[in-house]
Amino acid sequence: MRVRFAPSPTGALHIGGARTALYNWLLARGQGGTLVLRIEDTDRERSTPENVEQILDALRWLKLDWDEGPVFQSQRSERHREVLEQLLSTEHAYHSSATAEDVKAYKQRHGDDRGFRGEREAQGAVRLRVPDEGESIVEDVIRGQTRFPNASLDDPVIARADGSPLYNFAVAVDDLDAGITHVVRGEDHLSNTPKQLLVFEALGQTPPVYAHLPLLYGPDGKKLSKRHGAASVQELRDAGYLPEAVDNYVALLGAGFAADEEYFTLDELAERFRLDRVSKNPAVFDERKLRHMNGRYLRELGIDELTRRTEEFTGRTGLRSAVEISAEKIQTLADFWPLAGFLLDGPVEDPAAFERTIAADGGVEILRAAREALNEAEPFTEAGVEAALRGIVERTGLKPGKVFQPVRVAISGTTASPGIFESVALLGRDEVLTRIDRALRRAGGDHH
RNA sequence: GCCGCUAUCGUCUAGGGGACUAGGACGCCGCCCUCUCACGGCGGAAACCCGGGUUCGAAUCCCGGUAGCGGUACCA
Repeated sequence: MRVRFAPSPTGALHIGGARTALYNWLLARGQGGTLVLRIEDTDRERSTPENVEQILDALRWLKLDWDEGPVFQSQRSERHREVLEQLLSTEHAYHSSATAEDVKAYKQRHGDDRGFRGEREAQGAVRLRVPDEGESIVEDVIRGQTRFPNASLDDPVIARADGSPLYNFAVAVDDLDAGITHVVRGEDHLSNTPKQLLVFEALGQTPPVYAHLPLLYGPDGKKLSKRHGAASVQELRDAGYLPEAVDNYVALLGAGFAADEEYFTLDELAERFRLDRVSKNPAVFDERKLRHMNGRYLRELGIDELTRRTEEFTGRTGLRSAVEISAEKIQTLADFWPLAGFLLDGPVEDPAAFERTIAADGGVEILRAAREALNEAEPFTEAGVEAALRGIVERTGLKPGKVFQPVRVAISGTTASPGIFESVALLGRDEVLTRIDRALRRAGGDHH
């Protein structure tokens, strides 16, 4: 089995493209086959070396490796020219200068459902001669037989007047030469498959097995794009998602696994993946479910690994303790800093939080009491801090939250943080007292 | 226009003629846990596009309609 994947080399690896890549990978790995990468690089504007490298980088981040390639179409022009000549000489193809207008006029005369058939000319673009009778049948693993009447198919242009080959021709030749047995790609290619089939037929060769994946949409049912937030693998990565979670979530979008289990490693996915089980209907990419999954993956990493990745993501070091007390409160790597950054860089600015807690009734008194208790807390550990602060709760009879929130705001600047005892203990006595004093000064009228 | 694909809770899905009072997950709502935010636990609301057939019996098979999507380039 030789599986071929051809990402569109536009720089960003679209999430739909990532799923296609993943399914190709799962198919090849699950069956012990070979995964071949093909790059369509004829569009110099989009397929720059930098863009191609970005795609490869995104694939590597997803842990999707390949066995052969990338094979670039542009490196094969010699071969394409050769096959073109063969088709021309066997009259499976012909030169034609017919334009789009000519095609339209032809349909006007023969009916909308009649495909264009051109006249053989001395020069012009090269068109493939499509039989007038019969049908081209795509044996699709996912959809079953899909029949396209040949009569309604235009003779497709397979090479420009300058001899350069077009996609539907080049890809067929490349797949043939590479001995590709399985082509798994997006459904947007389904209607073009008959053209590729016809090339194989004209060459007297057997086409590969095709499987067309349903497309991926955004929450509004439209094609997934930047408007929907993250639309590419690179954007997911920047948003703090883990490759494990992205692989797992994306695989679920149409893989047709039993629904009682949802968490799988790449190897488990490869083991279970069945091409003929893949869903036929398009799926909507739901980032909320990805977030949920990501949170679980994050916590399964363990503190050491989570720390490593968080430090890599934030570009900071010395995060272990902060990560430890934040782990169960974040869903993405990007959630970490807003929640726990105050532990390293000081309180954040959130005037509303200050007003509601410290500046509010009794806030200053509570902070003074907390300062006193923490000044004497011994030892200054999580347990020691808890005992000290709970002592205030008991003495005053106030609700725990009423006592803890002012302290939280004093040390973090805002109302959401890791556990208060853990945070206070981690900061250390000196730093906590300093921050409380600063908050008291700001509340005004304090003499410390 | 023409050719083609698709159609189960808001979303991802299970289901492949009786096991369906249609199951799970995310999200949502309520309760519990609780120092905030979360995590976790328990419970709840929530779907077979419409119409015909076939059959003793249809979410499941067939046909039609409708809707969505894709293709229809000297793009990929």
